[in-house]
Amino acid sequence: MTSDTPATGTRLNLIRSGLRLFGQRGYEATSTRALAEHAGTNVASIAYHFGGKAGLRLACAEYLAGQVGAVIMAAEAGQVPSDPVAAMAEIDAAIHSFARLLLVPSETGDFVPFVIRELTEPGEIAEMLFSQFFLPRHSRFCRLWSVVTGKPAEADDVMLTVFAAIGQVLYFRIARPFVIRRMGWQALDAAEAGLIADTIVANLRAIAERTRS
Amino acid sequence: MTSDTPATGTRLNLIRSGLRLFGQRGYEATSTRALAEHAGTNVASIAYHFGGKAGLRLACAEYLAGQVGAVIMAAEAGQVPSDPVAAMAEIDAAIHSFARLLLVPSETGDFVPFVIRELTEPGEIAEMLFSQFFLPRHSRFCRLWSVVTGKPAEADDVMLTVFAAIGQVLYFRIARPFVIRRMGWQALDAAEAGLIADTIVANLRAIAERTRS
DNA sequence: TTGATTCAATCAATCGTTTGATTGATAAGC
DNA sequence: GCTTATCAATCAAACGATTGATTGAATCAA
Repeated sequence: MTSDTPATGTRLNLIRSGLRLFGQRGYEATSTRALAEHAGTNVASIAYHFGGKAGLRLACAEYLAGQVGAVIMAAEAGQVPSDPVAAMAEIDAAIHSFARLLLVPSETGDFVPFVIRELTEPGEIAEMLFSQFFLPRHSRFCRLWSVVTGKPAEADDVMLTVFAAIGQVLYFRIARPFVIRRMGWQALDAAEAGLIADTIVANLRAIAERTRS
Repeated sequence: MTSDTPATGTRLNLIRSGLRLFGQRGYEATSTRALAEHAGTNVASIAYHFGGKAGLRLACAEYLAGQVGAVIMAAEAGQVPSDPVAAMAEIDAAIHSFARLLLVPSETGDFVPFVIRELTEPGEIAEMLFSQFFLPRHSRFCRLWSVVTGKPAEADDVMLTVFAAIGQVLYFRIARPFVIRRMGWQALDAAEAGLIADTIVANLRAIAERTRS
């Protein structure tokens, strides 16, 4: 079975175990035996299907890209609206769905911890994730923000502001346990994620209004 | 030599090696032999001085806290200004110095990668770093932002906005290589860090003005 | 029978840790 | 003044355990 055939059976189990365990413990701290046991198979299956531990790591990233990619592409397929209100509405919706995706547990299985870990250390996989997911969104956000503010999409402060806006959500994910405690929340579910997204969007609207005037 | 005596000689070399190697490769991926070789000593020294690899990790965090702590405390010793302009000026300066600290290499030795790694995975050390460094800053920022906007410092959207503001800088650190490429920069030095801080501060000012009015 | 897949068993290598000897400096005994 | 005892510190060497990878037989469906 080559790497582009759909993952089924043992192969799929190993990928799912990889996403979970690599995400929870980190790549180095996860042993092939732990992976095999979690997947309910033998250690040798990892070498058989993926060539080794590193191959499984890459397969996890490819699987993730395949699963998430379609959804993202669909959401961003349309033309960038030329109406500032519509553009801001798309930003609003995107921030909210992004916040739910990152902040609410079990909304997306085990994807997020795996992605966070890979993003925080440079490597082949971080490269792929960024160029495939983050940069396209960044590009579209810049064009949306350009419509909202009237500034050119390639302006430095536009690109940096969009970076910052995306980054805020990612940061709330990293600081999750501390945000929960500081805010006095019991958990961080859809309601709290919505509150965070509301704040970010409200601030973005304030920046936009101030920029336009 | 107990854990509260100042680190000198081999002990200090090991801590510095720990900060660098743990930060570069991660805790799990760093072997005791690599640590000893980098410190120019024997593997047994780790167990002798710190009880083991985990002890060295903790000693690195304590050393870091001791070094950075004094500087931070000094910078935040004064009363929170009651004048909105002065409060905003302190936020401005803090964002700029925080951005330089995190984004410009060799500004603080090997502290930052170590901290980033520890923060992104829950544990005893992340707990200490957050409660000792991030929460105090967050608390002061909330009071400053309260003065600037006129809102109570304990309001949800104040605390969340401050979280987001601090988080933006941290995010630029994580996304550093990709920001550099996307922005078409050759490097990320003091000038670029200043540009990033300028954008963040400008947006904060916009939010503040819009909130006040 | 054939080819794909999984298995228990084993490989050499590396892991963190421990051991016992050795070093050099300091202080006491005579 | 010379020896001896004591101490923290460092060393090479080895410990058992675990690592990722490999082997060859067993299993299963076609």
